[in-house]
Amino acid sequence: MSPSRTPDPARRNPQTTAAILEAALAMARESGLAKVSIEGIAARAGVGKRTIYRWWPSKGAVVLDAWAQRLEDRLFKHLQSAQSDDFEADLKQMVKDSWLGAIGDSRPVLAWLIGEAQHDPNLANELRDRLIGPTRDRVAVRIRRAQDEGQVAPDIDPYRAIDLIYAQLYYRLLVSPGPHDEAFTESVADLALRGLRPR
Amino acid sequence: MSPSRTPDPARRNPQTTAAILEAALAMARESGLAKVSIEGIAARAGVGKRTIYRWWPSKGAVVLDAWAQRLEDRLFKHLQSAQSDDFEADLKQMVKDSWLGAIGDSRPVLAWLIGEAQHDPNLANELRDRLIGPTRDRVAVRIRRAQDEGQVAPDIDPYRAIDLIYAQLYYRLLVSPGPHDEAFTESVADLALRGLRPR
Amino acid sequence: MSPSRTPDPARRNPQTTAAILEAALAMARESGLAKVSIEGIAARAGVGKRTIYRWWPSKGAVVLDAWAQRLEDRLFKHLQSAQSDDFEADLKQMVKDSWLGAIGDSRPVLAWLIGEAQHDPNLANELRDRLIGPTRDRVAVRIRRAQDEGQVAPDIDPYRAIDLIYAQLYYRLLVSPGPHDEAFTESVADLALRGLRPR
Amino acid sequence: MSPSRTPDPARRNPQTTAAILEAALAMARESGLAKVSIEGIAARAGVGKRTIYRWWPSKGAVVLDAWAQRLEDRLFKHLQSAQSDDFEADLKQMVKDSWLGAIGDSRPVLAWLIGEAQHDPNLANELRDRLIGPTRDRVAVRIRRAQDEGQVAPDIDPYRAIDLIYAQLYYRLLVSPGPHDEAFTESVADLALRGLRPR
DNA sequence: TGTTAAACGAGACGGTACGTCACGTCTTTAG
DNA sequence: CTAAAGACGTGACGTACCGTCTCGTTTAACA
Repeated sequence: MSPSRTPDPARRNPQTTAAILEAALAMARESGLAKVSIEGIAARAGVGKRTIYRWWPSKGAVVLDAWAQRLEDRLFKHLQSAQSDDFEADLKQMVKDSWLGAIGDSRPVLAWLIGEAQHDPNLANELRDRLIGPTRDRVAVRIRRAQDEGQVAPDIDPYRAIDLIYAQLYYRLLVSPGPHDEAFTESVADLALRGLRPR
Repeated sequence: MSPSRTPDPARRNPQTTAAILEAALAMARESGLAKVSIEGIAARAGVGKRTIYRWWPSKGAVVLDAWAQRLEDRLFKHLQSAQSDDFEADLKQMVKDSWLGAIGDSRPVLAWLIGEAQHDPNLANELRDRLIGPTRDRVAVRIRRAQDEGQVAPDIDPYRAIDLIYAQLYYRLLVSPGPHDEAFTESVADLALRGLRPR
Repeated sequence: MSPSRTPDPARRNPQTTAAILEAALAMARESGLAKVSIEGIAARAGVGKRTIYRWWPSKGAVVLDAWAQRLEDRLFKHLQSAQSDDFEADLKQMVKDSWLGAIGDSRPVLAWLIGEAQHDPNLANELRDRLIGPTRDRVAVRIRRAQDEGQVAPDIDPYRAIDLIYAQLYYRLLVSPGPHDEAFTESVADLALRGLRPR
Repeated sequence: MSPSRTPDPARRNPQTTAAILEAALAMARESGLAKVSIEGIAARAGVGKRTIYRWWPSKGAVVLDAWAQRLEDRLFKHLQSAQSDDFEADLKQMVKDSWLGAIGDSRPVLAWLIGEAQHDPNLANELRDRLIGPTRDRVAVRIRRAQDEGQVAPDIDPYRAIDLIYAQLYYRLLVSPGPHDEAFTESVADLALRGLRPR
């Protein structure tokens, strides 16, 4: 009977971890995400492949981990800082800050991760748990306040409202390309707000 | 100077083509899309790999070709059959017929293709040219009529209106999962219409 | 019943034939013999592959044909011109003229052809019929005369005598490398003559 | 700077090595040498192709390795066992034992390897280093002794004497076919000895 | 504080699929 | 009917990574 199959996080070498994440991000930036491979990361980080497989289930997970680590703080800070009494202004700021600010130039990373997630359910879950879900939850809080304050129709499910907003961003990212600039984020919020306001 | 490196479509063997497309679809259905490989398709179709590479640039292109061929007619017929005077009814029918009807059970194929397209710009273009673009164009025609008839606000770009509608579907498919049923397509149209109607 | 399986040599296009042979030789010289391919020859000669297969059984046969055509006259003329009364002088001249003169710089072609012949019995036969055999026969004539004139021991099979001589050349070409110069051909003849002279 | 691209022989798996060599020999025997392929060997040995490429540069090298391993001991033992005082007897025994005994039925393997070596300089070197050279060196020792004892003319380079002998064997193998039997090896030695004896 | 179990680097290994090459057969088109 | 052009089925090539599996060698927890 093997005493333990799962590795012991307490003994994990933080330098190794950092080297792996850094290598993953660097290679993604330099060679394009399609060329990221576990072998490449291991070689670049000066690390055995085994060590990567010990802590991550797939290369997508490594990239997600590396990318999310850099992103999370900024992303969630932005989302929480929009706390004025003007929902329209707050919404526009949240969309702009998260999509153009926090994510910004690394939209291709997000696109690639979602692409990978289409054939990797684990990665899909991880992605939702770490980024998509928390983002939605934070925005939902603000929407519910707006409903309380009468700025959004009370009969709308806040998460459906978020669908309406964020879907436009992801759709442009993944399906039907177009510029991702301030005019676009404004338009996204405007169009959504037309439908969300109480009649 | 070589006179021509590109193969001559006139000499293409239609039986071979059909066998390849059929094999690609069958394998996608049976083994799951992640297991589709050029080698597998070639073996199953009784065809040389070279023959596949001669006519398609990637396995995604083969699957797209196979799938689109079966889909196109039904999809576009559905979109054009919604021609009543009630825009809301037409919209709901178009969404339902295309998303639940024509695409239906093969939504995973679409998700996988879009996933692939995130690291294959060629495939992304092909996908837009064959499916996404034509669909949008057809819906745009109906929206413009609705604007003429006063059922949709005239200051809205029809393509942004389409974004608003279809984005919700793709978002649920690719990013934030949930059921794809009639209640959902109804809700998609309802929510979009709230914002599209003239004030 | 097919009226004829073998093509009719009378209808053979001499220009096409010449172009093929020339292309084969040119490619052998330029890219090295290992890179000669039927496809390459066809492309370079501006000829369909079918046409090559119609007239030659293998690429080795094409190269042999091309090379032998250029070689034959010179080779056999040299061998017949040694007709003095001094067998030693004649032998040395025959060896020198054939091995260094006629074959000369194209020894690698010969080596490659014999290499091919090790896995292509057809080519082996062709090679013997066109080059090896005729050469041996011509030298045998001169040896028999030397036996009649008492310059070679009468109990030696002329063809074994030829083995003794030519084997040294081919051995150095194929098995145990060394310079192919006049000193070598002299030494080959000297060493052989030691054993051939009457005791 | 990559510290080392060459694999570490210490980590080589001897079972795998043995399986590969055995498979190579077995396939050569069963299907004929022309049909030996790296893919075939890998499949038969239950081994990844990469593993073969890691340790051998070409299929010729694998076959040579497999064949030489089985051959070496017998071959060199035979050559060293001829140590009587009668050079003629020793020579005849060495030729017979090595050519008919040790090599024996696997002469086609040797022919094929030399054929391959004509377009593979690496293989040519390996072949010389492992088989041809050592054989020549061992025979040279005996010839030098014969010169000391006055049985061979002292002015003859021992290696040229070996040329004279072995060339006849290889010539018949590679160029001008004929039986390989005891009568032939006797004749080879006799003919060579005629020229080697002191006058 | 020395023992010992683990994490670690290195990379060999059995595999799968890649994309390319050349083979030899075949079909189509032009003269 | 020959020949050019080249599509086709076939099969091997050599490469890239995959994920698993030893190997020593640190290294840190605990005995």
